[in-house]
Amino acid sequence: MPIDLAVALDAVVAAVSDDEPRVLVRAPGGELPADALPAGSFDPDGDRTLDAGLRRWVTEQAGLDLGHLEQLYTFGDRGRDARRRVLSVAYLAFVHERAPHVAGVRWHPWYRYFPWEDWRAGRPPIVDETIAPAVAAWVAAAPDAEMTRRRELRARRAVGTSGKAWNGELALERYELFWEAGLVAESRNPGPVLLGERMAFDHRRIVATALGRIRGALQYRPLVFELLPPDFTLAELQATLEALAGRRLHGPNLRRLVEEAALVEPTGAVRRTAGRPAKLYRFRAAVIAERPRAGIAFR
Amino acid sequence: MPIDLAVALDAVVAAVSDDEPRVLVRAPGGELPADALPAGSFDPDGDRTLDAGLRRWVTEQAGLDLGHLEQLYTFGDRGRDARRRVLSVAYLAFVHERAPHVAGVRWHPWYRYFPWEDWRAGRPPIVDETIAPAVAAWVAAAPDAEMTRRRELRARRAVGTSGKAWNGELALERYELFWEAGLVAESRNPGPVLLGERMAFDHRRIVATALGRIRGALQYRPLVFELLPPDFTLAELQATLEALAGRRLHGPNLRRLVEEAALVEPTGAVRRTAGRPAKLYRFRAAVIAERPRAGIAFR
DNA sequence: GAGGCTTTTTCTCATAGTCAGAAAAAGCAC
DNA sequence: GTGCTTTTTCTGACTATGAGAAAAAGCCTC
Repeated sequence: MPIDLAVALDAVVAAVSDDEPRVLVRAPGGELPADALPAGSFDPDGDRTLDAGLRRWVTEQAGLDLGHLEQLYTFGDRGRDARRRVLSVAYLAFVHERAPHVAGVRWHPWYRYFPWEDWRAGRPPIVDETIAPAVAAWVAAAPDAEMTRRRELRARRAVGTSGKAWNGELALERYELFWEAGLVAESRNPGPVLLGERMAFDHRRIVATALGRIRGALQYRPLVFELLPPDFTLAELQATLEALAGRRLHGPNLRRLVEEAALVEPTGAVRRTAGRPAKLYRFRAAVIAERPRAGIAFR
Repeated sequence: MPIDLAVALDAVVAAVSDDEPRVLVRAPGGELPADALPAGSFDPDGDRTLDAGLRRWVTEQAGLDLGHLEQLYTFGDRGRDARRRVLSVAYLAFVHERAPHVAGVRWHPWYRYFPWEDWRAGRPPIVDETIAPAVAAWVAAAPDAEMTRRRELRARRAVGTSGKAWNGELALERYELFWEAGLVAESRNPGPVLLGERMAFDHRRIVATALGRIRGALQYRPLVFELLPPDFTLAELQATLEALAGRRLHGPNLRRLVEEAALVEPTGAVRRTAGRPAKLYRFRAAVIAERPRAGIAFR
């Protein structure tokens, strides 16, 4: 029974370089749409699994062999693609280091898409200057009392109307709220105030899903190590975690956490720095078998 | 571009009654395959979203209106269905109370499918009597040293070769290991020892995915309350959590946890029991807005 | 209505884990 | 050697967790 429906595989490929998380996007100029994720259609005859199909497309479009890969979500709402009904199975992949540049794709810092998600230098000005009033206006514009109440609850949860209650894992909820409020270029009826850089289709929503998922998963799975080189210093580990979490962590406590959890082991070598030389560590892969919840439960 | 691929929507609908978690499955006798999840194909013309399509099918096949619904995973491996290539987007749904019986479906206790997952009455005998030797044989049967090492690690993680290291959230890893080891009827080459009741297609794998997901999510999301009636005693809450987690919890500590987290509030009423009457509580929905991680982090 | 039974509820306490800051250590540059 | 930078170790207050004991509040029987 042939059906008029396309099944696509979309890839969010993440890396951290220069303390900046980056995502692989297609560059302008090619035949395929720019500011879009690497993607292609699922081939039911050729691809034995969904994973395999995705790897094939990423290799083809970005010349990259992916390491760790996990399914993110399947998107199927009507209106995702103006041309026809598309079901997209999105995957999240990590690559160890910044891969060499390949024509047609580029590594784009993902906080360009989500400037409100990076709190490493303190509360981003955009939150108070732009987001807070715009969200308040959206709440106020609710058609009835029930809707006002629902919008208020969502706003409080997503952007923490009350002070410091900002939770990094809610990246998707925030993006979806902004989308509904007409605060992003991809909105159905975008307003005059537009936050962050836009992407093609609903790909920014997919990346927001990935961001929230990563931040949650860091707590209980050793994901960071997929993004670090085999040998690293604890300061590098900290910087990478901070880049992903979008906020500062306390070095001494992080050190205690990873050492007591036996997530890493010293290689014996050191690396020179501008100050005291740093010991090099490697990930202890055995923890995956030892303890099912082997993450870095920073708070 | 029509493609020769079916897109199905599969529902894992869960409820807890008589302290037993149950899943909705199709009964024998109808036109559709028995021991299968409620499912149907996605209609790209009619269904505005994937959720909507799934709700439509569940209403049609089980006469149920679903409450809370979340996407579980998308399955697409070749060989899932002998007839043709099927992509299944699986959803997880909870219903408040055991709904009335409807022809064509039944509520089946899910530990019939996974007898090794219920540790409420202590370590299930099947673990030591059947699973341990069978898994050891599977490890020993590895073709080379590298494979032996990998199987050992997986076995240690999934079924805890060393004593008490059994983790409820790894239900999927366990089922997949058993599948590969030929220990379930659905295996490609099933052996003489078969664990639990079988289901149609790969639906037992889907339910195992749901079980693992639920157990993980309980820790940081207020999911249990979707399965409880609006008013409940803390003993009922405990029994429901125990049914899902598959193990006993410590009552006084659980009480402290939910009260200090302000997850519940007393209704003022009490219910008589065989002993001291129990206060009735209701879920405080406001916590969802207040605290992004509002689960019951029992350990 | 006293005593015993059952179940809920409160209390206690030792132990472990977390948060934040101070201070020490180890190199480099001058 | 002195000052600077960065890593690393240490400290102490505070909070959370795990496990058990004990109290409370009803019912039932006699």
